[in-house]
Parts: sequence; structure tokens; C-alpha cells
Amino acid sequence: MSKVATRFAPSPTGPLHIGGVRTALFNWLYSKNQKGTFHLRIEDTDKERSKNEFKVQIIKSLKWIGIEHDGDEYIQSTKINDHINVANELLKNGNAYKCYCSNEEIEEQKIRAKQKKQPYMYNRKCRELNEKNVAKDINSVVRFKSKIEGSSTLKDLVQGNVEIENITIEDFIILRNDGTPTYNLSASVDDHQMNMTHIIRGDDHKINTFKQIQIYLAMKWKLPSFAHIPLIHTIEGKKLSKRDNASTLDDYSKIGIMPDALRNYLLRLGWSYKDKEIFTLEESIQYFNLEGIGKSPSKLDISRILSMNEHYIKTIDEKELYKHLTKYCEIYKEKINSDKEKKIKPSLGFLKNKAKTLEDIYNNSKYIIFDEVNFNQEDLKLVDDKAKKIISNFSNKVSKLDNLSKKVLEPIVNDLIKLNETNFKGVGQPLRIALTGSKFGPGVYDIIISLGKEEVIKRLGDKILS
RNA sequence: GGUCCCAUCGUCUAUCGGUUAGGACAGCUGGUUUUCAUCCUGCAAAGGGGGGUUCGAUUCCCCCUGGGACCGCCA
Repeated sequence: MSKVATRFAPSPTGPLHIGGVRTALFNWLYSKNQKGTFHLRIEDTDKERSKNEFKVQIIKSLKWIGIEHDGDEYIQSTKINDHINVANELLKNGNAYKCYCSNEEIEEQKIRAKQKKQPYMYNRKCRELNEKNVAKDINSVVRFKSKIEGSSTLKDLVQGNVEIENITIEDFIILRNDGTPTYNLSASVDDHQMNMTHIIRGDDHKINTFKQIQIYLAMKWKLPSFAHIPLIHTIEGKKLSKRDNASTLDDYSKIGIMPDALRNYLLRLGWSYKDKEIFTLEESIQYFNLEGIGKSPSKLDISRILSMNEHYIKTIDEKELYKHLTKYCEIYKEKINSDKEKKIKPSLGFLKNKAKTLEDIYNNSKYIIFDEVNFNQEDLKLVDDKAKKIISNFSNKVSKLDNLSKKVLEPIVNDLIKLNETNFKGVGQPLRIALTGSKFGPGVYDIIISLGKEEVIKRLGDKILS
């Protein structure tokens, strides 16, 4: 048995979307589980739409989520001559033929088929054409001589045996009239040359697989195994496309989803291992298999992504979390000054409590990050004269303290509660508003300690009291 | 329209002929809590319909229904 080799073959015509990421993930996971290799092939033969920036973006996205390919990326456009050679060979051994039907002719047939509500399929007119009767100056395309009789069975590793009548597959074009190869030719030649053992791709490629298998067979190449995974649907139940919002990786990273969380979510979308929900990277490699892939399409559910992210925020090492946070803020918000690091880092323990995303942590830390308190005007109205008195009183007492801790702060607060004949809220709320600008937020003791004495006194000073 | 695929709580799924159909997310209760949360209790929630096969079907087979994918000189 040869060593397992898989590939992910995106075309760089747009940003990588989440369905593609999952396909890449499954390929990568399977190869790593089998101690094989995973390759990246850039299918950039559509010169009009392929952009280098998308190629860069795709590689970056994969890396972000933890997928790295073995070896150099395989650039399809550099292999076009190989594809053309195979087409010529196919022509020579009678498995392909030149088709001289004009574009207009084909278009007309398509329209007629539509009118009759019949499926269009090329009528194989040129299949048995005598070359000598054709004028030399007419452009031709090359079509593959697809099987007409019998049926073919695809032994799909996910879907089981899929059988179709050969007649339903048309004589597809392998070389355009400008001499360039089309997808099905290029893909099969490349997969063969790259020695791929397992082709794992979306369900939408199933018909292509039947075509590509015929090319393999005609060239007497060793057939790889195929696995077609169900597509990811939108919440409306339609195929996910690049046009859907929240479909690219960037859409998730910009709201503060961490790569491990998304990886874990994607892994469990359409795949399962018993009742296990949380998989470390190592575990996902260890447990991944093709048998665990479900047969039905699954819908993307943002609340699960969020809760998975929340789980990772709560469980990963705080140093790691801080790294993620600073990187996130640097890219999507503003850079956190290093002097703020001293205050945020030790506060992560309570900041992360109320966060589902890195963005939430950022928002929760705003009172530390910004020197100016941004007051919520509604909340500010809650600070009445009595509250101001409490604030100033509290400030005085804090100024006499050497160090801040819950132990020393608690008696002060309790005294104020008694003195003003109020409850904890009566003291805690004005303080929180004065310090953070909002009545919502972390516990007052946490806020006070995280800010430090100097900053607390500054914020409880004239500005709030006037 | 043709070809193919799919079908368990709202969502992701477990079950590989015998279960009170399990878990997770979301939802809703209650408790802890100075707010918002966290955390902990609990509740509700499912095998599309009809035929078979079988002592027994969510599970196997057929039909219907519903959903989806593909049908480019794009990849």
C-alpha cells in the first residue's frame, strides 16, 4: 500500500470560504492520521479571474487555522503542457476527437433543448467524423470520447457505491478551441502526476469524478480512492457560496474567533467521533477517519461557533490568550500599549469570564486600554449627589492605602454602605460608572485592583464629581 | 426537465435490529452573585408519510413526500 497523499485544490478566484476550509481540513487530517502527506494545488488556469492576492490569502487562511501543506504549492498553470500532451495522447489512442461544431450551433441546440424542456447534451455529431472532409481553417475543440454503453460505479468512501448510466455523461471538452486544457483534464493529469491516493472533495464534484475516472482509465493510470463530502449549507439550506456573508475565514477572525475554536467547530460539522465535542489539534489527527463523515449536508450555526470559541477562551493558557488578544487588537482594533499589558494580563482571569470572542475581551478591557473614560450618558445620570459624596469619600480612603486588595477594600465599602444607609449596589454602581463609564462590567473590586491606586483616584476625582 | 445524493430534538450529532432514543449548542426554569456575566439545578425538545422483511424496526428493502447538488470552451 502506497503512502497516503491528499490534496486541496482551490482556484484563486476569491477568498477562501468556510466550506473550502473544511474540505482542506478533512484532507489534511486524513493524511496526517494516515502518516501521509498533504499537498496544495493552486488551480489558476482561469487567467481572467485568478489573482495572486487570492492565492496569498488562501495560503494565509490555511496557515491561520493550523493547516500547512507538505512541499511546495503546485501551480497548475505551469503544467499546462503536460495536460495538452495527455490530450494529444488521448487523441492518438482514439479516446478523444476533434469537434468542429460552431459555437452558434451549440448555442442553438441549448436553446432548443430548453424549449423542449429537455436536458442539453452535446449530440456527439463529430464523434465519428472523417477528418479529411473538414476544412483545415476551422477551429476545433477536443472532446473526450465518453462511454456510451453500460454503467459506471464509483466506490465512494463516504457515500458508498454510486452507479450511473454512462450515456448520461456527455463527450466533455478537454481542450478549448484556443488549445488550452479544461478543468477535468487538468485535474486528473495533475492528480495522477502528484501521485494522489485519496481525492476528498465536495459533493458538487461527483459528476466530475465520473469524467475524471474515464480519463484515468483511458490512460491506464492507477485510480485513486474518492470521497465526496456533503456540502455545508447556509441556514436557509442552500449551498454556501462566496457571496454569502460570514462565509470567509476573515469574517470570523475579525469578530475575534480563535483558529482552534473554528477548527474544532469545522471538524464536528459533518463529522463525529462518539460523543466527543472538544478535540485538540493532536486529538483531531488521532481520531479523524472517513467513516465518521456523515452523509447529509449540515447547516452553519454561528451560535455554536461562538460557544466553541467561548470554551477555548475559558480553557486555554492565559499567556496564549493574551497573545491572541494582542494580535487581534493590532489587526482589527488598535495596538495595545505595552504599559497597559501590565494591567490587562493579570486581569484576564475575570475579563475572559464574560467573553465569547476576543472582541468581547477587547470591549471589556476598554476601561484599561483608554485613559479617557467614555461615559454612557444614561448611566451617568445614575450618579446623583449622594453618589458623588460616596465616590469622593471612597477616593479619600483609597488615597490612604498602600496597596489595593479585596481584603482592604471590602471594609471601606461596607463602612460606606452603613454610613449612607444603602446596599452594595448603592456604592458599587456609582464607583463602577465613575471608573469605567458603564454600570455593566466586571466586579468593582476587580476593576479597582486592575486599574491601580493612582488611576483610581484620578478617575474618582474632579471630573466625575463636578 | 434529466442524473445523482440526502432525511433523528430549532442546530450539530450518537445509535451500527431489542435503549425510558443519548450528548452538545441554542431556548426556558430555579439557585449562587453588587450589576452584566460566569458557575451550578432542572425543564422542554426528534427518527417525514405509507408499505413490506422480522418475534421485534429510527436502524434493512420498496414507494411517496420533502430538501439538496450537478447539468459552462469556470474551477
